[in-house]
Amino acid sequence: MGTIKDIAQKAEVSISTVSLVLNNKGYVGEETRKKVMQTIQEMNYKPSRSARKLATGKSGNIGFIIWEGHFYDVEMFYSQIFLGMEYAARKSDSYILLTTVKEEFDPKKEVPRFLKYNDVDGVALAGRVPHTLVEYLDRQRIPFVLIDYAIPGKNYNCVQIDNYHGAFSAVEHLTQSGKKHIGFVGGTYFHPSIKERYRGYKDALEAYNLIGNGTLEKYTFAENVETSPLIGEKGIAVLLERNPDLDAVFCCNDPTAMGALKEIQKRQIKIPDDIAIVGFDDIATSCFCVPRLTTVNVPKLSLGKEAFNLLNEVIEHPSEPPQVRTIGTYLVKRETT
Amino acid sequence: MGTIKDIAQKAEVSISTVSLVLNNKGYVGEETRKKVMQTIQEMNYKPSRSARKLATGKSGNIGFIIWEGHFYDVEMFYSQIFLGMEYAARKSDSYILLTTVKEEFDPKKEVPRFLKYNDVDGVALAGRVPHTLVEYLDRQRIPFVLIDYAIPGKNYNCVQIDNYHGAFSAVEHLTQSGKKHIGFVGGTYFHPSIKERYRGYKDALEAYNLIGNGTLEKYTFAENVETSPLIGEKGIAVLLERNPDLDAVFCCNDPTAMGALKEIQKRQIKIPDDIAIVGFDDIATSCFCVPRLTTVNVPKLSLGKEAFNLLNEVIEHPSEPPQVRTIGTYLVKRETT
DNA sequence: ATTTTATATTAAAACGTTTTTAGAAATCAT
DNA sequence: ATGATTTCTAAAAACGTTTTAATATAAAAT
Repeated sequence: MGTIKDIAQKAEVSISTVSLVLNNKGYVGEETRKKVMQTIQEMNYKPSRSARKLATGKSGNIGFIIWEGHFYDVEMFYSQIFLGMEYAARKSDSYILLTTVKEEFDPKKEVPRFLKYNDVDGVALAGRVPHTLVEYLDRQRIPFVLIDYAIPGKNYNCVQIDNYHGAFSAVEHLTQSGKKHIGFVGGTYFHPSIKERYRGYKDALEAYNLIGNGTLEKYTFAENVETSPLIGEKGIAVLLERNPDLDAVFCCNDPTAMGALKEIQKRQIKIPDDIAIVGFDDIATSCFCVPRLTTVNVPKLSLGKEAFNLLNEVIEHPSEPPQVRTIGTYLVKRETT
Repeated sequence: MGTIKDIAQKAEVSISTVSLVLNNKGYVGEETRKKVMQTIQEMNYKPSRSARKLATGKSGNIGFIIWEGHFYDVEMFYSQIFLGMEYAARKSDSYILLTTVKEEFDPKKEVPRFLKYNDVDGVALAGRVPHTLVEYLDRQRIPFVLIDYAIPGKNYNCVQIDNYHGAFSAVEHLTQSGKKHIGFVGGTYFHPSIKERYRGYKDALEAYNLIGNGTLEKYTFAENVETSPLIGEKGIAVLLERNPDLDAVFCCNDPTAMGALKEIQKRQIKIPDDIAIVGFDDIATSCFCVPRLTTVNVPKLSLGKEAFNLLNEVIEHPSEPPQVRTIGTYLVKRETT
């Protein structure tokens, strides 16, 4: 492969000059620069990462952490976000180290090894993630960004989905197909994203005059556990019990919607004529189920890309005030509405 | 954090001694070793990865490559294999760099950056992967292992699933519930794993005397495209057309089985009474569909773990003859049989 | 008692960069 | 012409390890 020394010799300049060319720094004569560049090309020289990292003190890696459960889920959601980051990283010279943490994260017991050994310059956290982990990062002054999550009362760098407008447009769409009794099925109700989706749901109902007094509660089902098809099944069952006139349901995400779909089918209720369903996330499975799910698309790749950009800014300027960036969503109409 | 120098000073030994203790090499007196260890503990010292890598010449990273399509699929299959590797890697000091390649891989155009910059000691390739990529790795003498894939006529290090026995037991199970006319739906028929599954299917039919002359072809459907729910839908349609007496179908993997399931449901045919279905892989979705899919479980985490171990052996001893390791499978009986 | 071998420790070289410092040459202002 | 900048290049220090070679002591073998 050759080292920087070989290049310097062949191009008849000093090592320093080659380094300057390599990094676009300092003053280098146009002619010298060209000669060096050409030599680099010719000898197919690639600077050694380890050497470079040793000299600069940066690791050149960034960590990507998700809750372990999300890896076992039906959801490709977080994998897609990761992929978005990976795409962005390809243009830079950093690598992304993916790992998982358990729900009950305890920094005294076990921390991801790239944190322990200081092998990342920053970390992206996707989705619901242990607060103890976030606090740990904060305490250790390790730059980080949250993706599709926020911690109530805290002001951290994060990339958000436009949950509110997504939910609003979903419910709006239901009203426009004539639905009047629209339920909401949620989970983990302390999750900020779900809260926002609920707010969008509520405001849409209000905007279309579908709220009497006290009816909102009757049409809402939420349990404080991780969202899953099971919650969807249970939710729709409860809502149907409470409201025989239910004619549509907005589920807080696709797995929940899948569960609802299953339960509704089991009861031989017609979709979407008797009950329409709309989900949120647009995960891959949602267009393979029968009937195909109407849902709010979340541009997962963009989410990852934006997170990568933000994280790099945070790494560069650690003392800037926290930023919140919001990624838009759009409704994908399929067969359940 | 402190460097090896600080440790040496505090422990009143030389840098070399600390290094020897760190790596369990050479001769170090018991007492000295203890003192050094204790100092390391006290100062919470972690050796710098970059420095270490620079000195040893190894990157300490291993690459994990899958075809891009597998990332967009419904399948969590390859993510799980990755996770298995990541778990294994946690016990060592290496990181796993995950990336994707396009189907038409051309080393002259674009190679994964960790290959280009020599940042990995070896590579794991999961699933169907461009042959041009494998040849590239072979040519560049980069240690690699294939996971759940093989290239016909070539003898590479790989970790395989026991496709044959998995398929055999699946079909055996169908016969045991009284099925006599068992179809096969496949895809990408040059894929070695699917070939093996087909062989298991065929041998099981033979073992249970379900093959007349020429009937095997009638009960087989395969198209040379990536397996997907669509293939399943199409396959079952064709098989039903050809064989009105069809009473069971073995699909070459779960996504295919999902498609078949959908199509069968659409035609109002009773599952499993009229037609039973069994898939292969046991991906997460297969126990969330309605009815829940009977399938052959593939221990994906073990697959990843074994690949990690094998790859490390290959990295250590690059000139050993290629090994094939096989991971067992087992049938998971659910509601489609 | 002497040589050999095993054990224990260290100084110094090597790994391949970046960065700092210094000095020379060219350009500019006076 | 002189001094002050600006532009260009290089030598050398630094980054934090591993590894090699050298030295010293203790134990074993002759």
